[in-house]
Amino acid sequence: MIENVNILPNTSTEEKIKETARRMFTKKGYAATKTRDIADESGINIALLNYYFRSKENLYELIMIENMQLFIHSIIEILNNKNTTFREKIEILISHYIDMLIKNPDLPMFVFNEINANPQNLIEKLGVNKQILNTYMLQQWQEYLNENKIIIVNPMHLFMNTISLTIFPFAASPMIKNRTGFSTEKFNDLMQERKKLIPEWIFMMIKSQNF
Amino acid sequence: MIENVNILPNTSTEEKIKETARRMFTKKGYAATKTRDIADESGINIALLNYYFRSKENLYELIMIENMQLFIHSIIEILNNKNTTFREKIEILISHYIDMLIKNPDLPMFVFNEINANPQNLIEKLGVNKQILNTYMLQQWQEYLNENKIIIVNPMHLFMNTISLTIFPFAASPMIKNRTGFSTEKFNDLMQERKKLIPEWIFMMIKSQNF
DNA sequence: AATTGATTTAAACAGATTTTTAAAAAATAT
DNA sequence: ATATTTTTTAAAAATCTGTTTAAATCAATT
Repeated sequence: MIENVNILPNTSTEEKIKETARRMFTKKGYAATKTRDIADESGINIALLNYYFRSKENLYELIMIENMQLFIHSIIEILNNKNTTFREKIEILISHYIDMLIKNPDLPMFVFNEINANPQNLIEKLGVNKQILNTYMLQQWQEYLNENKIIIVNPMHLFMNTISLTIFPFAASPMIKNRTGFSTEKFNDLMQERKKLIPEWIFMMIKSQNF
Repeated sequence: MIENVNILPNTSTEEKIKETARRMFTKKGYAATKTRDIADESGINIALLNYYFRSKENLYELIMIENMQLFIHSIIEILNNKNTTFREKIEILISHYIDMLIKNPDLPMFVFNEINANPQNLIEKLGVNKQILNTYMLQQWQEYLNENKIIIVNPMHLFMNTISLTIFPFAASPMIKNRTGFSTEKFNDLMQERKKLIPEWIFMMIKSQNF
């Protein structure tokens, strides 16, 4: 009986707790989320949280790792795809992130809070750190620069700009919505528009060579 | 005697507690900051926190409001200055924010966490909400568009881009430092460079009319 | 129907955390 | 110097929070 409990994803108590915990931890962080609140929101007895997950910390780590993996999921494959150009990769990456963030708008704040709290501890344990440095995309980047006779003094700005333009609006969405009165739908439409716009802006920057 | 307690800023017990609280609340948030830790770090008895500030929540609200005001401080004056052009205002705003964020690098995460937690509650109480909509800068913006025959379909993107490019790198700084090995000094140099770069990028975007 | 094991519950526990109290110490005023 | 007020302290009280316990319920198996 114990064997097949986790074979199919069910709407079991265990799953209910985990989903509520994911929502609350992601939204409010570890310290502000109380085990009693998770239990209340899932409609289960407090003891069941410890019965299924042993401890609050255990449950949090589970969610945390899943959130982190969601955040960096499938980047490596995109970066190493031999069938897409440099520009296409940028476009695909941005589009991929915008889709993911529309589905998980609280993820940016969670991830950056977590990185802030754990300077490098767990980021390195996720094992993506050094993989990124040797991707096919980096090769294409060099080729792109050579072909177009572009000299970039500090590519760090480009990297920052890309993630800033893509991710930051989601972190700031409560402020933006509050200031403009936009609904979530209208905000998401705006983000959809950015799939096209951000790559155009980024390549404008590259060509301007302002670094 | 009660009267002049707050007249001159002293290194009194009250001030010590407040400064430690500011640092810890800003870095770790309300729930993760324990009154004992504040007391220990300030080298004072725990009871003194309640003696001077009545409660943890009270103390937090004090810090929170000051942080929020720091974040939006002097914007209005910049926006309404009749002696600067539209472009100069953008440059001054960005330069102002970068200077402020180099001094207070934890502010972005604090502010956005707070806005996330309190959807609109206190943001409106700060009283800056509607002032911004009727600034001299907005007039200049319209004139700028007319003079240069520019039609911007969605100026929201421009607003988002400006704050994204300026503020986001600070929120992401632990990640950036971890991934690049940059020291705080090197990171700050990068931010200083952006004072010139961001306005150039923004005006490139405006002129491209890609909206 | 009885047995077994898994799940759930209410209650209590233990430790952490915030707040209060009452007395001592220090500073200030008379 | 004495009295008064302010500040500080140690201890306790009150509350909150994560975890455990032991019994009850449920589901499946024999």
